[in-house]
Parts: sequence; structure tokens; C-alpha cells
Amino acid sequence: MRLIFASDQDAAKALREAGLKATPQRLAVLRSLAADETHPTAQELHERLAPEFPSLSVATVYNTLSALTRIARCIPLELGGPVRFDPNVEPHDHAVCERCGSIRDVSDVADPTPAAAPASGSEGLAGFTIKRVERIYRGLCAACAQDSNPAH
Amino acid sequence: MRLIFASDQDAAKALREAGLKATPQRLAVLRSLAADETHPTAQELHERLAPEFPSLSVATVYNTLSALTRIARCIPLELGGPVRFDPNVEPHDHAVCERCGSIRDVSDVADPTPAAAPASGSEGLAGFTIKRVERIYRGLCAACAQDSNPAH
DNA sequence: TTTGCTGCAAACGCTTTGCACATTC
DNA sequence: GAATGTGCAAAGCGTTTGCAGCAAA
Repeated sequence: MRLIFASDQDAAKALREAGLKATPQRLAVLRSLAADETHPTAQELHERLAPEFPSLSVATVYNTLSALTRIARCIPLELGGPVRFDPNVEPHDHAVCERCGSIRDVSDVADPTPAAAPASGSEGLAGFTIKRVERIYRGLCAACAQDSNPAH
Repeated sequence: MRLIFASDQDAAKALREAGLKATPQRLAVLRSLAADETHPTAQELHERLAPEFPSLSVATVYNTLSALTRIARCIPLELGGPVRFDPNVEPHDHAVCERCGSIRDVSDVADPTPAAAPASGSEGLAGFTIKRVERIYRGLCAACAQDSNPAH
């Protein structure tokens, strides 16, 4: 399920149904994140919204993002560097560029083991309660692979 | 390949062969990390070595760990929270406790697709150069699953 | 003797906190 | 009107940096 609403009214309704107040700041973050394929950081969202909401504070962006995480409307990606946020709540994998840190969604069509029944033969999971499984491809994105420029 | 040496002499030799100087600090970090199944952070290693090396600085621990990473003698685990270091360089998976942050190695015996040929049907990887694939099990470790104590 | 490493302290970037005020329901 | 959310500034934590001195090869 992608975080997309036909209108701010729908978004506001969704927030209220989850027991959250529908403030202009939250609607703005929601709108900006929903439209975003790049898995922005809290800071990036803040910068992006600054022109429209000059008084929006970083703390509020962090607050909003953790509220959205709590009600399962986005997923925090903790894969190194600052936390990035993914509006795509469907199970899927990620490709992380080791050079620029960008993250791309990867649909896990090649994965024969659904997340529901993973690693049933694996050692080391005794007693561990699995909530979700994540696959990460580490390497270089197309842009960074070409660009051999050592300006790291 | 686990990071284990019969003696400090062997470890020193390995460092020199990789073009690194074998300083007492590095040998200490190496020795401490090799013996560790808990994937310590840089800070934890520093604390652990403090009694024996009161003058050892955090910067040196970070330096050493990135040198060891560069010569492929350990792997940094960036899975949320502070970076942890794994002396086990063989391909394997990790189980991460969402409550206490502990990481456990999981041998990937149940994974039918070796890291060499992953996701050949997946969308979203066009142009991406895969260097390694990682699987993460997120959930609760045995201790945290039992302990429903809300002292988070 | 040269090169590289160490220790220190300061700075950094991301994130969280505490609190007075404003807003939503 | 009660509960919640906001903005601000300061502090937190993990990590990196710059540089003078020191040690390994």
C-alpha cells in the first residue's frame, strides 16, 4: 500500500481515524512524503517544506514521521547514515548505494520464500521472534558506477 | 573466515602483509573483536580495552576498525543505531532485536539463492551494481520477547 | 629516517528533549 | 475545555577531523 490520498481531506480523515490530529504540518509532511520516490530523510523533508511552511520545525517533522511510522503509514529505513522514510508499506527490498547513500525500491519478485516463512532451517534463530524480513542489495547506483570521479 | 589468530605474532604478520603497521593498539582491538560474538560498537570496544590501555583513544578505535574493514577483516553492520562490527567475514545473515538492538548471526542455510546470483528477475535493479546481498530478520530476541517490562 | 599512527580536543551531523504556547477536536 | 501538537533552543550521542608528537619499519 502506497501512501497516496486523493486529497488532503482524505489524508486528514485517515489521520483522525488513527487517533491523530490533522494539523497543517502533518498534512504537508504526508503530502510531500507520499509524492517521493527517493526515500527522503527528515532533514530533506524539512528543507523541502521550508518555502511553504517557514515556521515548520525539524522536531515537528521528526514527530510526524514517528507518528506515521506508529500508524504504519511509512517505514523507517535504517540502513546506514541518516534514517530515510519509505511511503511504500508493501513488503519489498532495497538497493543501497555505498557511495551516495541513495536507496531504490526493489520488488522482490525473485524471492521464492515469502516473508511469512523464512529461514525455517537456519541456525541462530532459536528463540528469536521474527516480525519482518528485509533484503538489502549493497553496491553502486547507476550514476555512481559511471562516475569514477574520486570526489568522495 | 573468522577473524582468529593463533597469536599476536600471526595477527601482526597479517596486518603487515596488508600494508598496515602492527601497533599495540591495533593488536588489542583485533584480539578483542576476534573473541567477540556480540558485534560490539566502537565505543564498547573502547570501554572494554580501557583497563588494559588507559591511553587508547576512541579515534584510534574508529581508525583501526575502518582499517580492518578496508582490508576485509571485519564487516561494519549498519542496521540502525550505532555501527556494530562483525569479525565473521563469511556471507551470513543477521537477526536484529528491535528492542535492545542486539544482533545475532544467522547462517543462511535456508537461502536457496547464493549471493552470486540474486534477484535476477527483480525490477528496480537496472544499472545497479550489486556487491553483496544481506538479509535482516527484525524482531525480538529471546530475552526481550520474555521480558514484557515496558522499561524501554 | 621516513612514513604512518596515536591521542587529544573540538566540531560535526542527526536526533531527542523540555517547556511555554497554540491549535484541534 | 481538555488533550494534543507545535516551535524553539539546548543537549544528546555516535562519529569525524586537524594537528602536534610518537613509534614502527
